[in-house]
Amino acid sequence: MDNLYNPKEIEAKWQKLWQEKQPFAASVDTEKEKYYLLEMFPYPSGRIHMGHVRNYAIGDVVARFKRMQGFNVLHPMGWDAFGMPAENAAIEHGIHPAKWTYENIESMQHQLKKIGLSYDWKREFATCDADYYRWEQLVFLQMFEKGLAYKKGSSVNWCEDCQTVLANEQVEDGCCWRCHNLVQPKELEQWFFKITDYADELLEWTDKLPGWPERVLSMQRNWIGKSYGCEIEFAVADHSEKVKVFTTRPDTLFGATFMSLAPEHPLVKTLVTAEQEAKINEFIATVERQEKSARTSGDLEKIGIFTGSYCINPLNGEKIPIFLANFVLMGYGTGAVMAVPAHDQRDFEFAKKYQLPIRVVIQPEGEELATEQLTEAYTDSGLLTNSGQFNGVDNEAAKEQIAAFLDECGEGRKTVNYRLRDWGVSRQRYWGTPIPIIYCASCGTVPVPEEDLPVVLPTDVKLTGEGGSPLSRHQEFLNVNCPKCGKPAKRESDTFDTFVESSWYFARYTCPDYTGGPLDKEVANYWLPVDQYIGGIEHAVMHLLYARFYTKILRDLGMLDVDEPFTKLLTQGMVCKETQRCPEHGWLYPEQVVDGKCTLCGQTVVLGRTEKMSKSKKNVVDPNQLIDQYGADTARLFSLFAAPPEKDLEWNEQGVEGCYRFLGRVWRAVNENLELITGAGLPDPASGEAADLRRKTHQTIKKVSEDVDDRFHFNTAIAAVMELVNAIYAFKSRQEYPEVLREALEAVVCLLNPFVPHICEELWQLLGHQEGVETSGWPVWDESALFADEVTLVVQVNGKVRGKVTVAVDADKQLIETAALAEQNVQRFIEGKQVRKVVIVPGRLINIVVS
RNA sequence: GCGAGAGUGGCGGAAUUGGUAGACGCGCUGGUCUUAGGAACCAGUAUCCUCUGAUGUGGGGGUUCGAGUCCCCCCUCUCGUACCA
Repeated sequence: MDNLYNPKEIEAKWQKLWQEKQPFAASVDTEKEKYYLLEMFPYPSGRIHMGHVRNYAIGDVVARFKRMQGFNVLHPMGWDAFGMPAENAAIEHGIHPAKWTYENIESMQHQLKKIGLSYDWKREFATCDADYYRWEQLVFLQMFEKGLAYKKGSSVNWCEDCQTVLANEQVEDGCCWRCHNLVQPKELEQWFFKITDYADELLEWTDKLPGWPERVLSMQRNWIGKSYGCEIEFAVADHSEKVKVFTTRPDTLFGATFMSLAPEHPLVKTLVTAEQEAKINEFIATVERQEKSARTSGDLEKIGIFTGSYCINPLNGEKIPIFLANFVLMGYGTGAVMAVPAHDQRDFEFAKKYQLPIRVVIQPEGEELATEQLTEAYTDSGLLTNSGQFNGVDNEAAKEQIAAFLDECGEGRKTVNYRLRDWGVSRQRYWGTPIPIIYCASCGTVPVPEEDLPVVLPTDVKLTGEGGSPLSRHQEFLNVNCPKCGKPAKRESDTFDTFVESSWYFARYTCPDYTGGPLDKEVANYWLPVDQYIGGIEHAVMHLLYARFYTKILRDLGMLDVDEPFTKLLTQGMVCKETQRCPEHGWLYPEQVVDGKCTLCGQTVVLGRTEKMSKSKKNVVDPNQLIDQYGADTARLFSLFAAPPEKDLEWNEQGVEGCYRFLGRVWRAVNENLELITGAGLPDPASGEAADLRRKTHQTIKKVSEDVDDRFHFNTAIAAVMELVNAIYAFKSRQEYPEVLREALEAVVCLLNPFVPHICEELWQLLGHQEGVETSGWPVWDESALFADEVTLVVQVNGKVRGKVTVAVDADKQLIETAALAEQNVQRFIEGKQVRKVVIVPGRLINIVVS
C-alpha cells in the first residue's frame, strides 16, 4: 500500500483549512446550549513549552467533544502580556518591552497554530493593548468612586544601589539579584483594592462551587482565614495606655503569663523603659533586617526581648511582663498576643527559651497535666483549672462564657477576624497598565475624567533597571493639568499588578471588540460564567481568588450578572523530566547526553531527580521539535495518554513512539479496508464474531463518552479506543460483515477526533463523508448491542478464585449456585467441608464460604 | 511546624459504588514476513514453585463472605504554605 500516514502533509492541510474557514468562530445563538471553555492564557515568553501543550491539548479535547455534542462552544485564546520578563529583556538586551512582547506573541501564536487547537482566533487580544487596559482604568475609576480602591502606606523591597523596588522573586538571600546589595524595607504610599469587603462572600461561595477541586477550595478558605475570637484589653501597669490583643482562645486567659508585641507596634516607644532602650533598638533593627518572607516562614528562630513594662490581666489582676517578639506580626489581629505557653506551642517554646512561667489552665479528661512535665503545649480540649470562677467548665463552653463575661465588664468583646488583607495593586514598573490618577497641589488626588481614557503608556522610554520606573522620570507623561482646576499637576506613575488584567480577561473574550464599555452586558451574560476553566495548580489561591473578587466587583458595578466566574475548575499536573548533570559542565539538555556521556567532555553524566521541566535545570523537551518529528497529533495524544490530567506527567520519549505507532495502526486499519467497506450499509443484528465486534464498538462509545464527559480521564478513553482497534485487527469475518467493520472504523475516527483532529478529519474524508467529522455529531451507543447472551462469573471459595462458570445472562440465583458448586476445581476445595454461605454478586462473582 | 495529596510489575499507568489486581501503552522475549530491519503483523511477559499451588497494591494491625479501595498506627515522597494569636 503506498498511502502511508504522513502527519506533516495532513496537518498542514487541515490547519490551512481551519485558518481560512474559521470553523471555530463562535457567536451568540440562543437556540443552542452554550459552553464556555477556557484554558489559562499564557505569558508571551516567546516559546511554548510542554506545560502549554498539555494544558491546551486537554482543553481542546473538551472543546471539540462539546462541539460534537452540539453545544455552542466558545473557546478563545489571548495573551497575558504585561509583566517583568519584558522589562528584564529590555534591560539586558536593549529591546523595547512592546516590541519584545508583540514579536513573542506572533511567534507563539504560530507555534500554537501548529498544534491544531480549535480556538476562535478572532477574539484574540493582548492585555497590553490600550483597547483592553483602558476598560480596566475605567473600572478602577468606578471602584475609586465607591471607595473600593484607596491609598495607604505599605512597605516594599528597596535596593538603594539600583534606586528601585524589587519583587520578592528579585530578592535572593535578602540581597538584590542584580547588584547583590542588601535589600531594605521602604515605606511607600500605594493603591489597594478592598477585597476584605468581599471576604465573607468569597468564603461563603466556596461551599457553592461543586465543580471545583476540594483542595483548591480548602486553600482559599484558609487564605481568607475567618476566625472567631475575642479582643481583650490589657491595662499597662503605671500607664494610662491599654494594649488590645486578639485571641481565638479566650478560654486560656487565666494561663497568660506574658504578652508579646510586634516590634512595629505603635505603643513600643511608650512602653520601653530607659534602661532597656538601647537593647530594644538593637532588637528592632535585627528584626527589620529579617526579610518579609523569612519573618513568616515556618522555621524562623523565635527571638524576643523584655520591654521593661508590665500589663494587667483583666480577669485575675495579675501583673505580666510585656515582650517584643519577631514572630508577632503587625498585619494580623492587633499586633499583640497574650501568651499562654501551656496551650500554645510558639508561646511554649518562647517561654522555655526566656525562662518564663508556664501555667496549665486546661486539663484533659482522665489525665493530670503538670507544668514541670510538659514537653510541648497541650492544645486539645479539656476542663478549665486555675481559672477562678470558670474552673471545671468545658473549654469550648468557656470560650463563650469568658468572652461574654469580658463583654459585661467592658474589658473585651467578641470579634471576627480575617487573615485576608486588601490587595495591593501598585507596582513601580513601566510595563503595566497606568493607574488613571492625577495629583494636584490644590485639589489633591483627582481621578482622570472618563472621557480622557485611556491613559496610554508612553513608548519613548529607556529601561536601565536603575532609578525606579521610567514613568516617574518621563516629563511629558507626568506633567498634566489638573482636570478640576486646570493648574499644573502630576500623573500617578505606578502601574497595576498584572493580576488585575488576568482577573477579567475571560469576561472580555465574550465581547473583545465592544467599544461601549468593558463589557457588552447582554453578550457577557449569555456566555458567562466560564463552564470549564483549566490551568495549573500554582494559581489555586492568588489568581483564582482575585478573579472571583473582580467578577463580584463587575457585578456590583452593574456590568454583568454572574456571581462567580468559573463553574468548573480543572487543575492540571506539572510536566516533569529527569535531570542530568555533568561533573564539569553542570546541568545538561537531553540532546547534550549521548549513551550516558556528556557530549562536551565525554564524562559520565549523573542522573538527578525527576522535576518540573525548567530552563534552569535544562530538563526540557522542545515541543516544536517533537511536532516536527512526529506531528501535532502524536504530541497531543502522548500528553493526554501518559497520565490523567490532574496528575504530574513524567516525560518519556519511548511513550511518544508508541503513540505514533498507534496512529499509524489507525491509519492502516481504515486504508487497508477502504475498498471492502465502501458502500457498506448499517449493520443488522449479527451473531458470533461480528456480534462481538459490534458489542466492543458500542461498549467503547459508551466508555469514551463517560470518561471524557464526567471524569476527564483521557488516558483510559484512549486505551479503550486502542482496544477497539486491536479488536478490528483481530476481526476475521470482515468479508461477510463489512458493515460491522465499517461501523467500528467510523466509531474509532469519531471517538479519536477530540484528541487527534487532523488524522481524524482526513480519515473521515477518506471514508466518503462530505461534511467534517466535527459536524458529524458525537456517536451514540446502542444499549441493545452492549450485552451478550452469556456471562462468565468468577467462582471463589473463601474469597479465593478457584474457577469460572459461564451462564445465561438471565440465569436465576439457584441456577448460578448449582453451576458454581458443580465446577470441577471448585469441587476440590469444598469437598468434605460444610458450605455455610453462598454470596452471589450478579454479573460478577460467586463466593462460596466453607468451614 | 501546619495543610493537602500520593505510594500498585522493569517503566507510565488501569481497577468509576468494597467484588477476577495489573486494562492500555512502553520495554523485554519468541515467532511470521524480509537481503536486512530499529518497519509491519502474531504470541508471551507480577513474583516464587515440579504443581489444578502459594505470595503479591509502602509497613503493621483491624472491619468484612470478600479490602488497592473502609478504619487505626507507622514510614517515605510530592505539592502548597501565612509561626495567624
